[in-house]
Amino acid sequence: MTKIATWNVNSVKARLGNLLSWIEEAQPDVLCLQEIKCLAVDFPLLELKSLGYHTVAVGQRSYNGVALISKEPARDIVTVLPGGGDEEQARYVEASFGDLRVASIYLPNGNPVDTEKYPYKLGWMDRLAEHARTLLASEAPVVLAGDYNVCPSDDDVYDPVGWQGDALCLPQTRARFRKLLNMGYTDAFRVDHPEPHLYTFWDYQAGRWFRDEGLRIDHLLLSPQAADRLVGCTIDKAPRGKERASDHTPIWCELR
DNA sequence: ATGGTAGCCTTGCTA
Repeated sequence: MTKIATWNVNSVKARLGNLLSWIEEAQPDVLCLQEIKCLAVDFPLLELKSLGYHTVAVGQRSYNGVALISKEPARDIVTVLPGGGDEEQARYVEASFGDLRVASIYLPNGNPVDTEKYPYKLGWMDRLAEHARTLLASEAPVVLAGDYNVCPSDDDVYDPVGWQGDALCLPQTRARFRKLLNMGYTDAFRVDHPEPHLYTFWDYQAGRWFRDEGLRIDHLLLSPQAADRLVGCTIDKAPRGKERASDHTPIWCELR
């Protein structure tokens, strides 16, 4: 069994204790991180190595940053989403583990929608779709995991009306996410969890965690060859309730 | 009641 997890940690430095204790307990084979918020050279490689894990980090100062943490060393590493020219934002890393191809994705938030941030998000999603199609053609099992900053439907939002104009919920955003599904990827969580109001993110503000008012924006998309092997998909809410928690909580899938 | 919190270092910006 192979356990692939994803977690937006909102600063690996601030979250190091929580991260290490979660890894020790959950024992993922591959963990995709987002918002490490540091340069790759400042990533705590030794601490992870002491738990038996290899790391590939793609970082930048202060913002964004992604990583792949794994029991097996990563092979054939790609550190940028193709098609972005001189992209400076650290939002993508992809590598192979055994026969599996795994990507850690930090998709742009896109707010405020009346600025250049929203077209940047949509353009990034178009690049992702194009690359996802290339990966499909390889016929390898592929897991595209990360913080998509997309609520796929109103069932994934605590207040759909209040959020309808937000970059995470707009029809153009959802259409681009749906395009990934329509080309053949499976939203791993929805295979066995059709019920509404299950979340991976709760804002720090306004008591959102306490009131269970969240969003489902962290996703594992599986190519057909990966979906064939899906055993289950789980949101682990426990880390969100800890001291010094990230505003996101881990979600993982298990493949046979 | 248009707020609130967290993290970075750019004490404003991002989320």
